[in-house]
Amino acid sequence: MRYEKGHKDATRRRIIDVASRQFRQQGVAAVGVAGIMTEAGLTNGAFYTHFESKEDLVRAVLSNALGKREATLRNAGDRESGLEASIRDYLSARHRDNPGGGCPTAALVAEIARGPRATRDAFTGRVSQFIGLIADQLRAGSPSERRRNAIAIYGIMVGTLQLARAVNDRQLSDEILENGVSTALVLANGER
Amino acid sequence: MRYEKGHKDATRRRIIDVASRQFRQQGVAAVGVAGIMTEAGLTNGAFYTHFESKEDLVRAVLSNALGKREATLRNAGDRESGLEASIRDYLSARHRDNPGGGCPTAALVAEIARGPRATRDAFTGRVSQFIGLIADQLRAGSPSERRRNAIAIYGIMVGTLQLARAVNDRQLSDEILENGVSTALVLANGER
DNA sequence: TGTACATCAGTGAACGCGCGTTCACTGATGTAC
DNA sequence: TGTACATCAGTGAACGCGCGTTCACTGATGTAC
Repeated sequence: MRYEKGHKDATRRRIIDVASRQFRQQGVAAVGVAGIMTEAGLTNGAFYTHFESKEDLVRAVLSNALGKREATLRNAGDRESGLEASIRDYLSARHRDNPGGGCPTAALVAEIARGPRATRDAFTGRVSQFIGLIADQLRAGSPSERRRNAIAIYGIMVGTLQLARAVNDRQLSDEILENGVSTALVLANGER
Repeated sequence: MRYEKGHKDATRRRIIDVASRQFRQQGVAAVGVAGIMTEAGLTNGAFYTHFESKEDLVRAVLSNALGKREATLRNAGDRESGLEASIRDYLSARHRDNPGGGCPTAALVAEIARGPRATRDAFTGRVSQFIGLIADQLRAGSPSERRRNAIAIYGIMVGTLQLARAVNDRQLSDEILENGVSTALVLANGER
């Protein structure tokens, strides 16, 4: 069978979407190519029409997912108090309970750190951009203070979200999120 | 062959030590039982004389490694400005470059979040203790402010260490660590 | 004191299984003549 | 307009491999008599 124009791209995007969710939910190492393809409605063999290897897919997924996050953050920056909304949304129960559709950094940072150079290179560029975007949205302080606070906010977001997800006690988990929000907002607004 | 008293305990401890390092370096999912046993100087089969399953080993490793971290933090609390030293040590280049001997939370938190109930239960208790220990070492603020800052400090430590590890640019990585330290110290000392 | 048996940490081969990857093949459509 | 061939996304079986786990067996030492 021959397919209409754009069919292959659509399939590729479908594979990336499925993998993106599965990777964030279960981790890259725990997800198999066969399972991704089945959920995408295809058989094993077609995978290699779209990607050179599983690691190639990992790079495509990361680039895609980090790009989306960046766009979201960039758009938020155009609105009044966009950063505050971003922080509240990031450290929300909804985000905590939906890792499959959430931040790829929080879900995969440890696996990225262990990954091959190409994957880490791509991630490094995005981290720089995130830090820059957060810093641009800060109100007070010298450029170096804003950058310092941007890095701390990013760290709080990733760290507390992960802790809130790992902890098996709803009350403690909620408390971690709430306190993460308060502190991040203090750093963001330059208040105390 | 029969072995001297304490031999089996020593073997068990050796397996835990080897696994502890391998898990933190490569992640639980990427490490196999056979590889652990080989490095411990044994063959596959002996594993099940010591543990019921791989997941049983994971729990033992976590409990052991988190216990050690807690003892370190507790001892630091007995010294003057112990928390400051703990933060500097945690967000140091040495810790970043030695995940195998470092904080199990930073290395495994995402895998713990995806793990079975028993594993998450054990982790949850430790997180509570860590937060309490940090809060006890803070100087300023009401109890609830100290707890809020303790959670934020824990989040910054775990989050920025992981970012510093994943990033493939030494300068950016160092900057993340340094800024993580500054901000954590501000939160710890109640200065601004 | 000598002998027979029990103990048990560890051996190493084997189990079924799913992994990432390869490849000969299919078949609907596009293109050439 | 009709026919022959090229294209190529997708199929599905198979590859070698390592996984977690099981199990019959080993053999040095302890214990019983």
